Order: sequence, then C-alpha cells, then structure tokens
Amino acid sequence: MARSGKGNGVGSGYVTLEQVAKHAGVSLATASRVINGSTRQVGEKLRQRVTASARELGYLANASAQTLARNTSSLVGLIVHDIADPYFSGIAAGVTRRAEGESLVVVLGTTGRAPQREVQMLATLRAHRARAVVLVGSRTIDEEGTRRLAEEIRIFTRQGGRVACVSQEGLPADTVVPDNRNGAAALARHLVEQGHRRFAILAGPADLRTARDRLDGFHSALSSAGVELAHHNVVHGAFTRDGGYESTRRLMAAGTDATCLFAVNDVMATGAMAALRDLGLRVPQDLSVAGFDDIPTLRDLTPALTTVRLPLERMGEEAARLALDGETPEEPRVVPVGGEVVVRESTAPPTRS
Amino acid sequence: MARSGKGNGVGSGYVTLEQVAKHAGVSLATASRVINGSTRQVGEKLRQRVTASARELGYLANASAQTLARNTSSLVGLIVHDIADPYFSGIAAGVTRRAEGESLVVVLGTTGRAPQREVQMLATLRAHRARAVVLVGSRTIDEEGTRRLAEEIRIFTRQGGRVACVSQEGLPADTVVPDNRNGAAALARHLVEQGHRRFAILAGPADLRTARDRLDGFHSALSSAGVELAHHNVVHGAFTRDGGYESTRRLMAAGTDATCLFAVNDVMATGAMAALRDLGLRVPQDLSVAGFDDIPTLRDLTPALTTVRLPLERMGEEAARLALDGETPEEPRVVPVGGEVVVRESTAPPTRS
DNA sequence: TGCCACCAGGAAAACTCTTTCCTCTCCGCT
DNA sequence: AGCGGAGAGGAAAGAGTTTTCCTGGTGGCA
Repeated sequence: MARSGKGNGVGSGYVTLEQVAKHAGVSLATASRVINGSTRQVGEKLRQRVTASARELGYLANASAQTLARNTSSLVGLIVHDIADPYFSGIAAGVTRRAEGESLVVVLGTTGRAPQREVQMLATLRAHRARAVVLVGSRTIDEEGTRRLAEEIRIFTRQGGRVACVSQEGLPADTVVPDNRNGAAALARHLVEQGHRRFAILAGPADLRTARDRLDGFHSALSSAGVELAHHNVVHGAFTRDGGYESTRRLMAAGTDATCLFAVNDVMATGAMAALRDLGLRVPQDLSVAGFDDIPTLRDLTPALTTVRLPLERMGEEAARLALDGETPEEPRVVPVGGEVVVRESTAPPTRS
Repeated sequence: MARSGKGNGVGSGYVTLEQVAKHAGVSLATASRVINGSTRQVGEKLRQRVTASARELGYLANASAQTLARNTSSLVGLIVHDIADPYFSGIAAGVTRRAEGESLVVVLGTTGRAPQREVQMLATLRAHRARAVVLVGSRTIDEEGTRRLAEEIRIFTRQGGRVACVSQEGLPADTVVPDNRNGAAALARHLVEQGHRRFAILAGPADLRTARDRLDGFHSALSSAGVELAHHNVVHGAFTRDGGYESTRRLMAAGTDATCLFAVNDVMATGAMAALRDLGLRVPQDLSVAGFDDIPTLRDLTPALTTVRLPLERMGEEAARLALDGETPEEPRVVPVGGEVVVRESTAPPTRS
C-alpha cells in the first residue's frame, strides 16, 4: 500500500541510474554510457530505450556521486573580498559568464579582506574537487600570508585543480594583471600636461599591493616630469568610499596646497568628491579629482570622473579562461591588461597657480 | 621506487580517511566518528591518535563522498539575474554573509533574465543536493514560466531542500517582499505634497512584477490625491541604466509637460539624469527626478537622488535565514520589508507651473 | 570452414565516506 | 559467582556513479 521507497520512481525520493537501467531493461553500465555519452558506443535501440526511460522517470544524475566516481567536479571557485563592491562584482560577472558558458557551476566565496579566509576557501574548494579557482583581489605585502596562500595553491594544483588570479603577482598561478603602474603613470602625465604641479594622493592602505603600485606609478611619472610630490600630501586610508571621504577630510583639515587629487580607485574618489562637496569646494574649479578603475556604476557621477579604465568584466572572463583551458604551463602565465586614461570633467587645468 | 599511488599519503594524491585510520591503527568507523564528531563517543586515547594522524597526513575530507553518504551537502544556491547589477550584488552580499557564517558554501548562478535559466539552475542545485536556494529577482507576469518554476521548486522542496525568494510573491516558497506598492505610494505622496501635479514615469518592462507594483503604487497614490497621470507620460523600457536613458530621450522627444520624473529603480533614474543632462536640462530646477532602491553606490550622484530605500543586504540575509532555519512551515512565510522615502536634492517643488 | 579481431553489453570493482549492527569488555548488582 | 547492561570498537553494508574487465557474438579473411 504505502510507497515502497524504491521502485516507484516519481513521487518522493530521487530517481537513480539503477532505476533507469532497470526500467529500460539494460545494465547500469549501459545506462551510464548512454546518459553521459562516454567513449564507448551503445547500440541505437538500447540508446533510445535508455533516454526514453530517463526522461519518463525524470532522471537527474547525482552530482556528488559523479564527482566521487570521476574525481573531478563541475565546480569553479570564485574568491573575492566583497561582492557588493562594484569592482569585484564586475569581475565576478565576467567569471560567471565564462564558467556558465562551459556549463560549470560557480562557487562564490568572500573573504572580507581577511587573508586566512582565502586559504580556508581554497581548502574547501579542494574538498569539493573544484576544477578551478579564480582568486581576485590584491595581496598585501604581508610575506607570511602570501607564503601560506602560495602553499595552498600548490597543493590545489598538485591535486589536479587549476588556479588563476586577478591582480596578484607573485603567486604560483596564472594571473591577469592590470597595469597599475603604467595606468597611473599615464594619468599623471596627462594631469601634468594639463598644468597641475601640486598633487595630493589618497593612497589607500599602505600594505596593499595594488594601491602601492598605483601610487608608485603615479609618483614616478611625476618625478620623471620633474614634479615633486610633498610627503604630507599622501594620505593613507581604507580602500572604500568612506575611506576616501575620511582621507579627504583629513587632507583638507591639514590644509593642502594641491590643485589635483588622485584617489587610487574610483570608490575612494567618490568619497573624496562627497567630502569636497560637503566642504563647499567645487570640482574641478577648486580642486581636480581623478580616480582609477572606471567603475560602470560610477560613470554617471557629476562631475564625471577622470579615471583609468580597466575592463573589469573582460578581466574576469580572461582569468576564467586561464583557469579553464587545457594547458598546464610550466611557468605561470601573466596576462597584462592595459588601463586607458579616460578624461572627463572632474579634472581641469588648475585655476589657482 | 615509483610512488605507489596509495599508502605514502603525502606527496601526490589525496589522503583518504582510510589512510588516516590505518595510520592511527583504528577502524574506518572510529576515524570517521572522531573527525566529524558523531553522536557516538570515542575513547580519549584513540581520539588523540586519530586527530594526530589526520593532522600529520594533512587529511581533508572529500566533500562529495560526504554528500553522497549523508545525502545532504553544505551548498547553498544563490540565483540572481546579473551579479554586476548593484541591486543584486547588495542582496548577494547579505546572502553570502549569512551562509558563510554557518560555514556553508554559496553557489552563484546568474540567469541574464532568462526565465528558463532559473529552472535549469534549480535542477543543477538539486543534482548537487544543495541544502537551500535563495532566488532573487522579480517574476514576469508570464504564467507559464511561473508555473514551471513553481513546479521545479516543489520538486526541490520535496527532496529535502529549502527555497526562499526575494521579491517573488506567488511561488511556493518563503519570501522576502519589499513593499513596492506602499514605498512607491509614499514617494508619490511626498512629491505631490511638494507641489508636483504632472508626472512622468519610467515604468521599466511592462511584464515585470516589481516594476508594475511600483508603478501601480505610485499611480494609485496619485489617484487618491486627485492627481491624474497622463497615459503618454508612462514609458516602458529596460530595467537598466541604459533603459532609463533611452526612455527619457523618448519621453522628452515626445515633449512632456511633467514636472517630476519617477523612475521605478535607481539605475534607471541614473540613466534618466544622464539623458536630461545631455539635453541641457537641470535637475531639479527643470525637472525633478526620483528613483527606487537607494543603491549605495549611487548615493553620491549629483544631485543626490530622492528615492525609496530598501535594505538590500538585510533582505539577502533575511532570505538566507528563511532558507536555512530549521522550520518547514505549512504555508510559505512572507517577510515584508518596508521601504523608506529618502528625500535628497534631485527633487524640489516645481518651478514651471 | 576455421580463426582472429572487434564490438556491444554486462558484472563487478572502485571511488570515499557514514552508519547500522554486531561483538567484546567491563562494571555493577544480586 | 553469575547475569545484565552499557559502552566502545570494528566489520560491513550502503550511498550513486564510472570504468575496468570479461563474455559472447558477428564479420572478415585466409
């Protein structure tokens, strides 16, 4: 009377391949071969019977069982600091697009900028036999943390997984690297050309590689142009909108003589513009402001932000490609991504001389 | 000489529980009990030995094997339309926070607004024995699509999974519903109070539930206040920044007499403001603009957008909570989320009468 | 016609865990 | 001393696939 648990297929539990095989009157092996299309041929007649049975019973393969048997899964890891940050969500969109295009499943991990979370996530993904991982976000210059992450990456790779990074040179994995130095340098040259001589910089966290590279690139381009960068005009702070706001308040409270403010990313620049507005200063008349990244959502700020465009989505796609293509190169590959200076209204020739 | 594949543990392959057990000189059962802490007690001495061996060999449990044996995994699905859209990434941040807090793993699926992708993803997650799924994003009014999705949800639930939705009434699952109607209505009342009588609305896609509700709420509040809404002042278009831009161009080209423009979400409002700027119109002097959502990244637009605030991250968390708590209520639960009108500079009393 | 190779199909092992059920020991009670 | 019960440990049976290896049949070739 009662449902006998097994056998009646539709209704409650799961339909297994065995049930399909039985229903089609073939062996488990044959059913398996038909359904996942192995190298082995199966006769037309049986093939028909199996697919018909599978459809009829509503068969859905148990992914864990497949992973266990094949020792590889269709999971791709994606590790970011904060998915609500448009920088990361832009890259994430690229990664997902590519992964889903190859009918893989994306596992999203967020670290909240805690380095040990990256290691943790990597272990979790390894436990799931994830096929590949894309690791996004700059390393700090913390040697120990990097060493541990590198070690975990090596383990992951050794066990057949692939890893690609975005913006993380120095790890044993393929990497997509935005050219932070040259992008910032090009921006600096443009601003100098525009007539600026005294700059202030919202430099972000002192230990963050990306922030440092942008600062360095900007700085050295200034030096080459014979422009000094006063020490007190470089302020550090969080890599966020509020960090930019704070840093700007501090900068202005200390009384800067700069005519142009460079924030090492767009969200900080946004905070800076808000702070300046709150202080009653006009951009660009009183102070020019430039950012970095060209976050799409921020393109509609007024005045529109002069910045360095990074193709975020493409970077994500590219990283996924690196992590998913067949190759396992000897040396980690590096795919450089150029930044393009985009001049908009937030910068203008200085009026104060 | 060559690595014997099994036995030497460290080096190449994976370390299995069996190896740990052997190394510790206990049975597989005991090792399992120690490592995952089952209900059964294990003697102190053996416990020590097992943990020591596990650490020494670097044991990491095979997640698929566990899923297979337990018939439940630590995966939580998260289905959104577009992760680069700040609306979705905000919610995603909430979901991830909660899921990771319970040491679960988030699987991210994006649909690109294709309804059948939701059904597909749900099946994939079922194949992975995902414990729960959070489904974000409004349904269209397409009956057939909804029916299919509902059916897939029922299957998922019947097999022990839990589903929660954000913003999707009418599905057989717990739901977090932003109060679109009342939010829009409250906004409308505020604008009328401010003196506006002639409105234009960027209504988004005609078949999208969320868009419709906001339109309806706004509209009926106007009616209650005795304000007419001219038919030609309601334009439909894509639910995106560019959709907002386009719609606004069309609207203005047709020559509207409205003094206030309501875009049914913030990203459309952003497009609208850009379009108005391109047309040489000032906001709010020539035309007031209001949005909906209060996307954090867009708070720094100038003029700052008057809008209805939704607590996106909290909504995500709440949805994850619904999907993950123990209960399996008879009736789908509905958690309403209020929207709060936030008045900023993009709206002002009309100057043209 | 006899032999070999090839091919489709099936039985069963393997993948790595969890969990049930059984055994054995030790303790406390009568 | 004998018995029952509790509790710790182990053997083994799953969980649902894939894949190896074996079998039997058929076709081609000498």
